[in-house]
Order: sequence, then structure tokens, then C-alpha cells
Amino acid sequence: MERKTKQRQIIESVIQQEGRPLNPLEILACAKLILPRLGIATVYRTIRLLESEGKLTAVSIPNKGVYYEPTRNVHHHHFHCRVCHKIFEIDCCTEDETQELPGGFLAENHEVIYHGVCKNCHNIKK
Amino acid sequence: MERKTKQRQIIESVIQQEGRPLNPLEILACAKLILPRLGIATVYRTIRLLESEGKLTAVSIPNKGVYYEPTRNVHHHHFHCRVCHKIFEIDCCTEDETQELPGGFLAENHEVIYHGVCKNCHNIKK
DNA sequence: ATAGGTGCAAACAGTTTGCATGTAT
DNA sequence: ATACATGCAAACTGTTTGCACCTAT
Repeated sequence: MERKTKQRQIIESVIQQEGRPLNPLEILACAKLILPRLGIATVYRTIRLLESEGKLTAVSIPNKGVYYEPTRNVHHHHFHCRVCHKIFEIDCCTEDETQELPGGFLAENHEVIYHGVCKNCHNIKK
Repeated sequence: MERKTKQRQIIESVIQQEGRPLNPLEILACAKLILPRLGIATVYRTIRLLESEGKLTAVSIPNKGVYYEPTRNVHHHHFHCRVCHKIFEIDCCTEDETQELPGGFLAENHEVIYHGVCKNCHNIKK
């Protein structure tokens, strides 16, 4: 049977609280503020656990590694700001979940990653 | 000045000849058929060179690593077959290159990756 | 009491780098 | 001749695993 440990509770709440996808090191850093002896292996193990429970979803960002966000059941995309390098969730773009593509490919799902500049960084530059 | 070596010519032609994006180990394996002593470091160095020359484009596939394809100037997407795990290029889906997204994000470019079953694998299963 | 979890260190996979040797110019 | 490229091994980064110790049940 599965246990409810301090580390699991804290890791889960860190991911839930933050408003954007976090990578394992970011998760570790936040959680360490509360549990200084926390190890990275526990973060990875807990990520896998939460993922298999469906509570967490991985978001892979080219050249940036894997980020994790609380699972949302609405289809959405991600935005990677090339200035601050944060990852944001984007609500948008109604697209069919399952669709046939040219060449007879049957797409069951897809990922879209936008790269650009977020509002914040765009204002700073002006 | 830059040199035209056997390894560079072979690596480039391997990527040009294959009809789909290849990862560094696939490139090494193909090129080794012709140049058995070729090392993986040379493959990586040549990839970087070709990329910086604009001849090669990287395609990052979640959970699968990075693949490389000859640069094409038409906007296109990729398809990852969950059965054979090959990566294919997909011509499709006219979408604006630069667009403002909800939330004030300015997208300069984006990547779309479809996951599903390719025609081939789909026929085999039937 | 004990099954399951943790932290640490070692192992791994993918990629990069240092260096002595090889080669295109 | 020499600047640049290669192959090999070592280093590095991100992730996983083995194991002795710890803890929720």
C-alpha cells in the first residue's frame, strides 16, 4: 500500500501551487525550502508516481528538458519565452484530437510548442 | 578555413538520403557502413556544423531525443509513430508564423508533434 | 513489526571536450 | 607545413538504481 509522506505531500503541493510547469531541479529547489534534506532521486521517483496516478503531466521542451504541470483535462499548448525561459500554459486553438493527416497518418494526439516573447519580457524591452 | 573531409561528406549524404529525420546513433550506424572507424563525437561535431550552416534542422521528440533532417524552408510538422517509433515529416496545416496568442504572448515560431499510428503500422495491425 | 520510502552514491545514457595523431589544403 | 579534423577516452548533465537506514501504517 502507498504511503503519504512529507516529501510526497510537499512535492505535490509545490507543483500544484506554482502557476507554470516546473522542471525537476525547480521542484527540488522549492521543496528544499521546506525539507532541506530532500534528494533529487525522491523528486524523480515522486514525479513518476504522480504521473502514473495521472495527477501530473510531462511537457517536453526542445533544448530545455522536461517540465511537469498538474494534469488539466482541457487541451492546451505551451509557450516557451526565449527571454526569461519560463514555460507557460496557453489556452487556445481548438483542434480535433484525432485526425487523419496527409499521407495516411492517424494522429491520436499532438503537441504544440510556441517560442517567442511573453508579455512581461516584451514590455521590459520597450 | 573549413575542410571537406570524408566523414563530413558521408554524414551529410546519409542525412540527405534518408527520407526521415535521424538521430545521432542512426546517423552513426548508417555512416559506419562506409566508414567503420567513424566515432560518435565526429557525428555530433558534424551535426553542429551542418546545423550552424543551416543545412540541418533539429527536431526534438518528447521521450525520444533529438532527430535531424535536411533543412526545408516550408513550414511543416512531424509525426511520431507509436508503433514503429519512426519520425516522419508532415506537410500540412497552414498556420501563421508570427501570431499573438491569448495572454499577450507573441509567438515567433512553434513546433507541432503528432503522435499516433502511421499508415504502414496501421495496415499491419488490421 | 514490517512493507514501503528516503537519501546517498554509484550507474547510466546522451552529449561535449581535451588531447595526441592524422589529413586536406 | 600547418591549421584544422578525427578518434578515443574522460568529463558532464540529466535521470535511474542499489542499498542501508528510516518511518507510516
